[in-house]
Amino acid sequence: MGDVSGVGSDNFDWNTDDELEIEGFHSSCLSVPNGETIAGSVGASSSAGPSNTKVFDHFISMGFPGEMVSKVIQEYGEENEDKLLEELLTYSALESSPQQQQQVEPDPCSSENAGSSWDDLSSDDSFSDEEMPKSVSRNGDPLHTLVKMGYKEEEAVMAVERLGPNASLEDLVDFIGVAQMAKAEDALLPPEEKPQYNGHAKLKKRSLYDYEVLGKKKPKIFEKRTLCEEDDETQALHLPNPMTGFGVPTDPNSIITHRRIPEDAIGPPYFYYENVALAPKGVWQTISRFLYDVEPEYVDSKYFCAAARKRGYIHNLPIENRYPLLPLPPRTIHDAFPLLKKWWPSWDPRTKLNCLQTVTGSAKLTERIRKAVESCEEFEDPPESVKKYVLDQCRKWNLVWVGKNKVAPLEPDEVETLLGFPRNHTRGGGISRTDRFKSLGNSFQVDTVAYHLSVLKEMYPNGINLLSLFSGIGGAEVALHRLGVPLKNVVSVEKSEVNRNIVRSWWEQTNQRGNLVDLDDVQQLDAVRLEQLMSAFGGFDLIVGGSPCNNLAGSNRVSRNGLEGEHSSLFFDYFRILDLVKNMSPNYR
DNA sequence: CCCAAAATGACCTCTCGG
DNA sequence: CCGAGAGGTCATTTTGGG
Repeated sequence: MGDVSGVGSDNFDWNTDDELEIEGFHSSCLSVPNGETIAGSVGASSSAGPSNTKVFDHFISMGFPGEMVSKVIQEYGEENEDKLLEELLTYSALESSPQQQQQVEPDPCSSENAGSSWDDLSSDDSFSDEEMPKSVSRNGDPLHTLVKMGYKEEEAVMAVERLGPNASLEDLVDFIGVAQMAKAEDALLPPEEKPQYNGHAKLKKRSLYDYEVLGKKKPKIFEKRTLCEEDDETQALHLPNPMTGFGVPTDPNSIITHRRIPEDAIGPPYFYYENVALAPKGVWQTISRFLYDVEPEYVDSKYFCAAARKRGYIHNLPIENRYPLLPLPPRTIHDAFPLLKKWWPSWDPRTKLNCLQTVTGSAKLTERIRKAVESCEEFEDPPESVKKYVLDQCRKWNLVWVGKNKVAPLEPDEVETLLGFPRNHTRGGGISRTDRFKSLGNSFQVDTVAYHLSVLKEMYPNGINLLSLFSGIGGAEVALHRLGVPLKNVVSVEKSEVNRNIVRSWWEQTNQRGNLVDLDDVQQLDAVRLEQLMSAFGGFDLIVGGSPCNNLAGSNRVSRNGLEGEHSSLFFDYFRILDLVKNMSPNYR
């Protein structure tokens, strides 16, 4: 969820000049904020030993700092390139976030080498927000300051252009960190996969995991993950059918009450992440890897309401004793829209709607279909060809029969109801019809999400503090409210102003007693800001987010370039913020 | 009445999984 | 082989403020 229309408008493209950037990456450091480390990387190269040079150079050419690379090689050996990649990625992700968390917990997978932890590294070359000289960021030209800190000029320029000249140094550094992470993924493409502009060879990108799983043999040595983990990985390549996740209330046989969560993932704080289930290959594996290796729960909302909505959810919530919102919503088109039954032809067998999308069918299409059906009224049933045309269009645009020979797209009110929102939730405040469809199409299905979140009610009878990223029209907030979980403090981050207004107005309509803080941009949410919020509220109990899917969604044939795409890379902000909160949480309990 | 901004509609012809 | 898909781009029409 979350409107990202603003993101594209400011001329920043994560993928601009990819091939040039990758080349330019050779001698630079990935996320080294000061000059010393750049110099130091040369020494690290030689200390890594002559036998390592090939592997070492390989990673250096991807832009990882030399010191980090040699450290990882020491720890895991050089033959296990995939593992090294993973560790480097993970570490540079941590690195790009401020090191509040000196106590980066030793990865259980690498426990044997506990002696050489990351600590010395992080204290060397990480520039935590606390250490950041405030005076510099206030006085000096931020561009100059960033370059002085060791960032590449084009990175600094990009960050300043994107965030504006008045952005704080912290925000700029955060931004560059995320941009680097997105780029690091790109750099991981095997050389022959690198995009080339030879005529029609249009950017065919593959994600990190694609490369790991399909491009190379699985590492055998130093693979400390359990057999169970391997099973997860092969299973995760196939979406479950039926898509009922750990169970849906309408089918008691589907319910599973036990699962194993990796130790790193165990809450509190609890997190709940959502995105489209049918993302390009490997995307969910990458997301899962970042989110502490938690296995996704794939659920189709057609088991909750009358419209399909195939989504993957990664969360660390308990799955015992879930309960649904009551009353259970109607689960067929006829139950949801009883008045339409009289117009429904016998040859239209649909009982469920397809996914409710952000765009809707046109009036012209309604006309064409009406004429097509009318023209063969002399028959009892239209000919097969006409039926097929009409049904194809109806399925494609989610049309319903609203009159004699007349189909029409759903109205925003009807979409609201299907998704479990109160009537007129998105109405008013000057929002246009088009924008209502857009906001609703990007939203959660409330009943589905509420079923998953229902376990919180017993755990937090006095209410929760919620951090809601990419909130959109507040699906999570509505779900918790309908469950009767009191909302103490809610921090909601949403790009679109109309969506923020919708949530704000809902907040007032429902007489909430807590505080609602709304922020414009996830980039604003750095360690300092989080620290302020968490100390004011006493930490967060739940972090919810569904990051933009524009570059993952199947119907996007133009820029479906996976997680590293312009919009969808905001996933890394979800991870960045979640990881910060997780690491800061022990201070607030 | 003019003009900018917003809305609309036609076209795009993808990848994935069953 | 078929169908589903929180989409993008462009030209054109409509809306709304002065």
